[in-house]
Amino acid sequence: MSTATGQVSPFPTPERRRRDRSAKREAILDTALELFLEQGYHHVTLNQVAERLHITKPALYNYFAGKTEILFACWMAGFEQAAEAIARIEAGPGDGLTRLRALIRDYGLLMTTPRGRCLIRFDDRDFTPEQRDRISACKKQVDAAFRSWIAAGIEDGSIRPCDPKMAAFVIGGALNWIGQWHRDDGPMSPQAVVDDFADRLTKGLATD
Amino acid sequence: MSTATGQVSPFPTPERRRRDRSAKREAILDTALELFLEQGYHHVTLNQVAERLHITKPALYNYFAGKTEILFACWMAGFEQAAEAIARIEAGPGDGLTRLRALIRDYGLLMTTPRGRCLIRFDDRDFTPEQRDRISACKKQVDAAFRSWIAAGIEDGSIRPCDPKMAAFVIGGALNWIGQWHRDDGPMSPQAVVDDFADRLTKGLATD
Amino acid sequence: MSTATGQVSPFPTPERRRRDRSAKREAILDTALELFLEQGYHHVTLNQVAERLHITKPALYNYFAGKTEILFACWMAGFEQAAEAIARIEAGPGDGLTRLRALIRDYGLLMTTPRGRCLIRFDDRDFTPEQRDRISACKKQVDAAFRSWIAAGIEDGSIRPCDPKMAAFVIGGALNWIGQWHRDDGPMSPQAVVDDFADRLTKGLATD
Amino acid sequence: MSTATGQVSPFPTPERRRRDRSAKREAILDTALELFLEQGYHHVTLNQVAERLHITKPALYNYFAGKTEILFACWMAGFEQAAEAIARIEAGPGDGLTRLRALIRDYGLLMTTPRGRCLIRFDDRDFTPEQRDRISACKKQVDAAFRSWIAAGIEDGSIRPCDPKMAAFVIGGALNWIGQWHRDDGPMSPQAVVDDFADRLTKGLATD
DNA sequence: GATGAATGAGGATTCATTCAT
DNA sequence: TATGAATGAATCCTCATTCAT
Repeated sequence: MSTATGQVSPFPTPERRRRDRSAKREAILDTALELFLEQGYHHVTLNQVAERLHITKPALYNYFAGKTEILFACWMAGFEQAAEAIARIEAGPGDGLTRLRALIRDYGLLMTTPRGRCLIRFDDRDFTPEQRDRISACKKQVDAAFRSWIAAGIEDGSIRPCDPKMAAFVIGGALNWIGQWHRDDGPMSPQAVVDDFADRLTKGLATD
Repeated sequence: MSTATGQVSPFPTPERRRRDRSAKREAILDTALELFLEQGYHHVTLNQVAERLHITKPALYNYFAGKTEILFACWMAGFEQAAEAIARIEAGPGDGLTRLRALIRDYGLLMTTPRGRCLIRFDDRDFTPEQRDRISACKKQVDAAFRSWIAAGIEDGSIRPCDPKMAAFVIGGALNWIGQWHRDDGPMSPQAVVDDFADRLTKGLATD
Repeated sequence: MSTATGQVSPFPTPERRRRDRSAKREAILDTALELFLEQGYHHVTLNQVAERLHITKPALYNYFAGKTEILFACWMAGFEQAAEAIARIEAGPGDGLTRLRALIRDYGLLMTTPRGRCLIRFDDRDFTPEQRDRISACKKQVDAAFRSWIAAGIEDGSIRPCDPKMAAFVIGGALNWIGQWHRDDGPMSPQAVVDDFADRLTKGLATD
Repeated sequence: MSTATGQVSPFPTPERRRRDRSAKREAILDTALELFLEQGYHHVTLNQVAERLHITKPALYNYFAGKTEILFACWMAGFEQAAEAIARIEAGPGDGLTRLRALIRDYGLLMTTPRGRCLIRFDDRDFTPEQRDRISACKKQVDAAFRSWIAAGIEDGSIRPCDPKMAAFVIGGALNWIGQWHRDDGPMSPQAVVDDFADRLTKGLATD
């Protein structure tokens, strides 16, 4: 990326072009996300997003097709993290209960981050029908992870027999709720919260 | 209100006037609430509300000062039901655990009704600062009920020692979540859901 | 108006009816006029007028056909006072200069009263075309009084030859302006102001 | 700004951009001003302003923050002319009487122009409190000019001793009134009017 | 004569989006 | 790629006015 003289070429290579572009997209996304969470989607104008980035409104359209595209991208950014956690746990070792606890911890932690909060703080009805469909499918994936590991735990004897669906609802509700009440400047660290929750939410489920 | 001939006088008494007015206010409120839950506050226009009531938009202003006033009234209507349940349980008999279970059932049931859903489906940032303050106080009341009965249960021995705050977060989260996933046309009746939840959410807490 | 027993009959005679009605009309007019001068015609709602009178908005329509009718009546109330002054001076003795000075004093005094202020503080374009026509005619009358007495003064030698029209413009402008700057709580009493003005405005005109 | 071939570049330089923008602002201002004087502020809609300019309503918001901003800008445009006249006379030679006469002429002429008329035809109560404050300060400047030159004239002997405040009221009233009665298509040219007024209004004041 | 309720018309303002440059 | 400018669509709200009672 540097010339023989050690200077950075002012002519960006196609490679760097792509990286720049991608970085800008990310910047827009994070800024928008921040504002959306702060003020609520409908109270945020694209002008605000642009201003905070020191660019102009139409420039945003070079990276996103419109306001809901940004919203959607925010949501997806959050989902990717959830999906990664699920994949990681899936790939790792452990019985049903172990995996469930791991997911509770990871998903709970996610809920204390901006990207994670998007998953439940955004209103479904602000998306286009197409986006809604995709989101719905993603949510099902997450739900399926919870349910399947509960079911697996019952199967492998680490979890007492119960209705996985209802159990998942309780756990999911408690975890999602974290995104509403947890404050970074609060008394409990995210890690402490999720450790507590992992215990508490599986206490009644574990066989031992 | 009826003449000797048994006919209702067409001249409304002041009493009836008040009742009529109140009934209309309620009708507006329920219609708005319905639409808000269906489409989301920002996607609902006052025209829609008026149309569904077969009146005109400005007529709404005879009953509410503006759009956010309606929103606020919806929220408060939901809160009143919660407050009533709390008062009823408070006035009734039972140890901490009994009361907690009763609240879980009542609050959970509320979450399956339109008015109850308002409590958690509306976005705080759509209210005026003054409204937000009042709502915040109301929310504290509900939270206090959960925490105080958990604490009372620990005191009276019906609940195992634990952190009432965290326990309340778990329970509150699970219950509020009901408002998001429960469908009236779903497989489980509201009563069945809350009975299950009352069990499930206190299983780990009960001393016996 | 009282019965033989000395009590006032609760059944108003037609005569008293008329007086009541007239009194109410006047009350509305004065209240409206007050508000119009305070806040400007377009910033005053009929609700405000009604409220200040402790009646309801539609009640106003029993006395006036609409908002502009009230405005018009206010203006006319002011004009009547001017017309009376003119008639009184016309009927009285004195040469042209004497009469001009008397008119300056009376018209100037009028400008320090609410009714008088209406004459120049209201915007012509807030009236209907018909009202505008009538007002225009009234204004001409006042203007004619000024001009004719100036002309009469030139004729009778009390005023030095000059263009009556231009002189009237100067005098009229100075007098109307009083309505804009004079405050009841200011340092000069209305009488002091108009005495000063009568002098000042005729100093250059008088022959002596 | 032009290419070697003498053609104007279609790519506006920043400089030209600024000029264009400024010119458009002026155009809006003049159009609005025209309409305000024609129909009165409250009877003019932004749509009318936009239509007369062959643009759309929201385009106006690129140049002015709102309707009252336009109103305010109109007033200020008028004031600037008055301020310039005052500064010019102040900078020039002459005793108090000479300067007073010059101001009468210039201010009187201003009153026969659209921009000048704004100074007295707009209603103070249509401005925001902040604007009102600024306008009030401006008006004081103009008033101060009249009074100070009258006082200066008394000092230097060109004007007979009198109360400068009252004299300024008379002169100001007469001049402002021009804006109400003078028509461009009337019998007297603006210049003729103000020459006459300068004479007439100082006749009683001059020492000789 | 007075009222509560309802209405119709209108107007300012906001904002996502587009386009020429 | 980025920008200034312009637009169209939409919405809340106000208010004079009317009408049944």
